[in-house]
Amino acid sequence: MKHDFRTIEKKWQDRWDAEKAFAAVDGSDKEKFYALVEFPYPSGAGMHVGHIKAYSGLEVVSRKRRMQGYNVLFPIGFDAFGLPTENYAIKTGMHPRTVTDKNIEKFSSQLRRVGFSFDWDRVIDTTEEDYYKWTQWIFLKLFEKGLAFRDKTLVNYCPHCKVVLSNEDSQGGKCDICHSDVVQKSKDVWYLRITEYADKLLEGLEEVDYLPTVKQQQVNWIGKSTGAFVNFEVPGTDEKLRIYTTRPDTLFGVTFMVMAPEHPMLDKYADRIANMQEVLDYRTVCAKKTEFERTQLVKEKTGVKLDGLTAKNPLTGKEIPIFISDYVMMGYGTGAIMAVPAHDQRDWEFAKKFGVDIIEVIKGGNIEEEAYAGDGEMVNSGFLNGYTNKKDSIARAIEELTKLGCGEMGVQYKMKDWAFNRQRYWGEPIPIVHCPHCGMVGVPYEELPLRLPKVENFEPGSDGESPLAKIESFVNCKCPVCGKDAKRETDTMPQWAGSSWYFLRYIDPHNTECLADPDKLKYWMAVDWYNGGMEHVTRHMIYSRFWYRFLYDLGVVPVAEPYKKRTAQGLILGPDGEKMSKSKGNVVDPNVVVDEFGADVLRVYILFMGDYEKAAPWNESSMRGCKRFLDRIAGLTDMASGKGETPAITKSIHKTLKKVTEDIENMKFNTAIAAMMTLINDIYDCGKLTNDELGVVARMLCPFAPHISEEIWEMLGHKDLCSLAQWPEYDETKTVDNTVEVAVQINGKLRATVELPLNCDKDVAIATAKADERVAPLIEGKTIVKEISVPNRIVNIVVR
RNA sequence: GCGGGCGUGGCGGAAUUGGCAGACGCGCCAGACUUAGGAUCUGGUGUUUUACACGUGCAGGUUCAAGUCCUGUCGCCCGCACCA
Repeated sequence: MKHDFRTIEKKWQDRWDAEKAFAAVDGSDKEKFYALVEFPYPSGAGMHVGHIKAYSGLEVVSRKRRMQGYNVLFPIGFDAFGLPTENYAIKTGMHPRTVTDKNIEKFSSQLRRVGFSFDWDRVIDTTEEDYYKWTQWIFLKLFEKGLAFRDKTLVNYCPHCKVVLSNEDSQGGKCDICHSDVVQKSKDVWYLRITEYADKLLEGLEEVDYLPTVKQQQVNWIGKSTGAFVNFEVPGTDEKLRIYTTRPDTLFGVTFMVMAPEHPMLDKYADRIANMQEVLDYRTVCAKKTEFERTQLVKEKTGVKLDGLTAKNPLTGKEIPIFISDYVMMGYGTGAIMAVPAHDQRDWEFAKKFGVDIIEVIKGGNIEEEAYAGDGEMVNSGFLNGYTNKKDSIARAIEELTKLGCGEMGVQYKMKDWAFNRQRYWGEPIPIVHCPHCGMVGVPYEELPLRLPKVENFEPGSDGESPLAKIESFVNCKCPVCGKDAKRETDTMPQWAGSSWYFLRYIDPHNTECLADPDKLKYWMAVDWYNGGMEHVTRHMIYSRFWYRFLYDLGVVPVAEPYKKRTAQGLILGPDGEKMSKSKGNVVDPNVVVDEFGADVLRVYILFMGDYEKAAPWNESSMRGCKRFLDRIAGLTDMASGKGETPAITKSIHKTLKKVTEDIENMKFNTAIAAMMTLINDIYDCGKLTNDELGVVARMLCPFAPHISEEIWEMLGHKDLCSLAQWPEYDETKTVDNTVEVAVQINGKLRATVELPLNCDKDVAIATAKADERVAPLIEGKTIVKEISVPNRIVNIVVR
């Protein structure tokens, strides 16, 4: 048969659709397998091959598991709220709803053309009312529990997009959406108290099977550190200067204090600070610096010494100066530090520049040259003198501070609370009413969804106000508690809201009573295997684990962690080896590939091009090799006949089957395909195979290239779908050879190979090796020092 | 600076975890069939001085045996970054 992909791919896609071949079954007593891929953001550009790679991995695993008898849930949906759509809508004058619908249609048709085995009855769209009703429901629950709150603080603000950004969305001081510089702005914003869950998120990592680097990134992001809070008296005031330190045992080495330029104590005691103008000037300079400038490592320490405020070391009673400097951040710890210049490089540099004393309290370094951060014996430290173990000295210091009432043990996290509102139109409205009498009141549950009003103009206001603020019919409402006039919250939720729980909705996508039926949740959760990009490891994954854990604490979901296993695919690079991007013009459109080579070739090539978890450049001529491979598979149909097994082929099939079965589970798709290529080469060399053997080939190929497999399966006379046929089992005994080729080394150098029976006796192996015509002359007349035999592998004879 | 990963032919990449380096594919060379080939088929293809040779970034070490383990070093990629 000819590999006529243009005809057969459409034919089988239609049949899968018509038979709902890949529908997950509720209430089944089969073992379940929930495979999750990150749902796409449906942009106007359509999909690119990177999307296809991201889904192909679990597509293969899902198809195989289905054939192995699992009840598989492999869903897809669209994460469709967000700025790119809104910006596109503003530019073109189309409504975001229309844009979104168009894009989803485009994405869906592309996905179908590739032949993915998604359950199309469970597709979700985060912008649909039935969906975001439950996003709002979860928000209200968070609000009820005090985990959603408003606060006026310094926030990351993107002047270009006119939105407040979370820390996660402004990494490196650049807006994640438009890449312009983010500025710090004081604003009244919504927060989700994710820090309350920091420990649970950290502990949860112990029970899950994530890639080590994924875990590591999450641990770093949460950034837990333990240490102590210490309160320094500020003579002449009632207030204490509170600092956080991980090394309270170095307190005897403190020679000055540093506050962040924005520290509130400065304003409070402005009248006591003689050089307040200098302080204010410095603050202005710092505020103007971009994040980039502030993080330049090489730059010199700057700062201002406060004239009029000092601090008193609680252990020594010594009075020490207070400085302000921008190397101390308001956003971490208490916004102030105790400086130990002998043992902290930043403090050391600062002390050198401003001429402050440097007192050694840990022996072992040369503090004239640089700060010493290593371990050593404590000196100049009163009751801590003589300690050599860091852990002990820290514990003792905390004990002493606690006794004196001027400090206590403390924990800090790098992770900040999640800034949760956006002043934009295309997002979930935050279901809160501001009542002049009752304060902030949640919209009653029975009124959900709080619908996004249809508007003509969804451009944000120049003052950074949400477009919704201009719609009086939306803003003005009655307070649900007292019934008097009130105003609605007009901000919307960030892009990350809808994706924080989508995997739960797949389980019961049409439920109108709750976000998903508890029995169904109990059956399907947790997600068995989640695959996606490395870029979502610290944002989406942490947010969604937080929401999920919150729902668990509410009793809504059955297990504590949502994802049992997490893997990540590597990027597909452009043919030039660079990251694919529109500006470089090296983006490959999957539609073009499907048109020219077919979906099966695209799928096989993407999985064959390299290690699934690593980046690999696109190479079209390499793809031709995959086309050749599938063409040759199609050609097998002309070779197959009713009977006449060849032992060598039988063995080759079982070996390949074993390899493919195992490799799929380990995401070693490239070697699985390589093994099948070898098998096909073997069959071509042999020139024949039986129909049954061809059936096995079709089934093991099916997860990778399902269309051609179905076609072959049908040609063999099967009425059922190959995609749902039984996965062929390999027979271990048929995968091993009776004889093996064993390498013979002399002094570690390969000199010959000998054919030996499998698991043959060590002595026989060595004897056979020595008798070999190429080996014998080389050991003749030499002293044999040692003989090593590794069964079925190697014989090494050491001679002198 | 800290954390993680990587370095193997002309290219993408394999290597049962210490046991025949280079599977599989691309490319290339030669041949066959062809009016033709960006089609198909067959054979070859790590390097070189063709042999007791050399070869997994480089230099050492451990071992009968090292791409794999250890020490040092160079280079690349990714993440975090004045986190107290």
